[in-house]
Amino acid sequence: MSDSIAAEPTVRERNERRIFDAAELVFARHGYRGASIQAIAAAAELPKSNVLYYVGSKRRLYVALLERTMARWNTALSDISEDDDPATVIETFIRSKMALSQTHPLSSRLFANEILQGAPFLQETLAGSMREWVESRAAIFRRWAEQGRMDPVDPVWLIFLIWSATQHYADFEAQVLGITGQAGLADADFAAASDCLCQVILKGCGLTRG
Amino acid sequence: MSDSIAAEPTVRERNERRIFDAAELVFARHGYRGASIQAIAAAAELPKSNVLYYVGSKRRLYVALLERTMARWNTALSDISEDDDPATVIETFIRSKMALSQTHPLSSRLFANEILQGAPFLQETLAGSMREWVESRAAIFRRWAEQGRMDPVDPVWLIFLIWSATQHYADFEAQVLGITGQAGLADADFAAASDCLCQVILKGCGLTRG
DNA sequence: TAGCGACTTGACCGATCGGTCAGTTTTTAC
DNA sequence: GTAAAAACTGACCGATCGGTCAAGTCGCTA
Repeated sequence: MSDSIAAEPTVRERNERRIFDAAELVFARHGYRGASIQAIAAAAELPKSNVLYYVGSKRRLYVALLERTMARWNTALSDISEDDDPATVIETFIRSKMALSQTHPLSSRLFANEILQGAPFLQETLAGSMREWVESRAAIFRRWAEQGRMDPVDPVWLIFLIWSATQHYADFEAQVLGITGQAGLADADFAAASDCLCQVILKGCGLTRG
Repeated sequence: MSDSIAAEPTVRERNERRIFDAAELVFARHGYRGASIQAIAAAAELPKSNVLYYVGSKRRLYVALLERTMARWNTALSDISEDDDPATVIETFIRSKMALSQTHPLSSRLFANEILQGAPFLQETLAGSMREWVESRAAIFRRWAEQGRMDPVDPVWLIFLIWSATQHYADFEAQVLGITGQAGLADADFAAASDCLCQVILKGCGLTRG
């Protein structure tokens, strides 16, 4: 580890990553209270004491995980401008959110669990940066509607519609699998679901592709 | 209790109801593992031993609650026929599902928690009666599309879209409140959200209100 | 009044919870 | 080579977990 200017991961980085991934698995399934450090340690294949040595406490681990999730989502969601094409923006929004459900389902379920508990750790985030994010998008949607470039659809509820419909395939995967009789969701399933969502929502907003 | 042909609730009925309602509150928030009998007993204002006297075990209480929820949903969802008007059927579907989110949000969150955990107790229900319910609806939707009475939209994913969008206002209430800056969702909010959903989804399926 | 069944509850059980700590091993720096 | 720093872990702590049990209380009928 001499040439560690910016090279291979250190011991700490490697173990923290293992713990984070294991914790995301357990927290996403059982929620904050239902998850135990022992279960996380078992999933990470480390002694419980070692987990606590790295993360300090259950609370700190949970908060760090939430922050990692919010950071991931922030970087994945592109910015938009009033000059953009509404259909392109909304389609990109749907497809990138659906891609997050496919690539990071555990993050989505972790977030869902936090909200179900009443968002005890994310309340200020919701009322702060997340609210600003929604408001800035909503303002643009509203202007598009005023200019006749799309139907007058309440922009906030439209965003909720897109959020819920795309997160459904991560959060309610067990339900989707049980009802469709599949063992897992393939790339083709996500692509078809995305196509269907784009078809209905774009047309429902008075938009046509391209 | 002499004239108990069908009269006032017995002691058992009264206490079981208190326990069920308290348990739904705790399970909906913290999930199966995260909920404790002690917390349920506190919410029901009964000693822990008394709760266990009535319900037997945590597992039995949880299963009974899930069954109560599924029964409620079954009775609330109306049946449909191929001869019905597509727009009316889908609008009724959206509005009745949204009404459930408004009147029974805890049931919705309880179900959401169960699915997030991988549906350990509801797997056979999902692959059984729920799958049949979806398939029968989907078949009618498909025939409507073949007859040109609505756009060819994948019916299963359309049902998922309606489910997720309506349940969002129960399951993610904390997020909705944080972003809209409100303290609670009023009747007007549910009405406006329902209108918005009907507007987008009906038009998105090539339907106009009759 | 005696007895019976339904109801109530505090005390208690072993297991597990989140977390601490002392002590050891391993790695790093000089 | 040696000492300091980092990594690691088993033993242990008080609290809480789901659940049991015996000793009640209470209203009813015989």
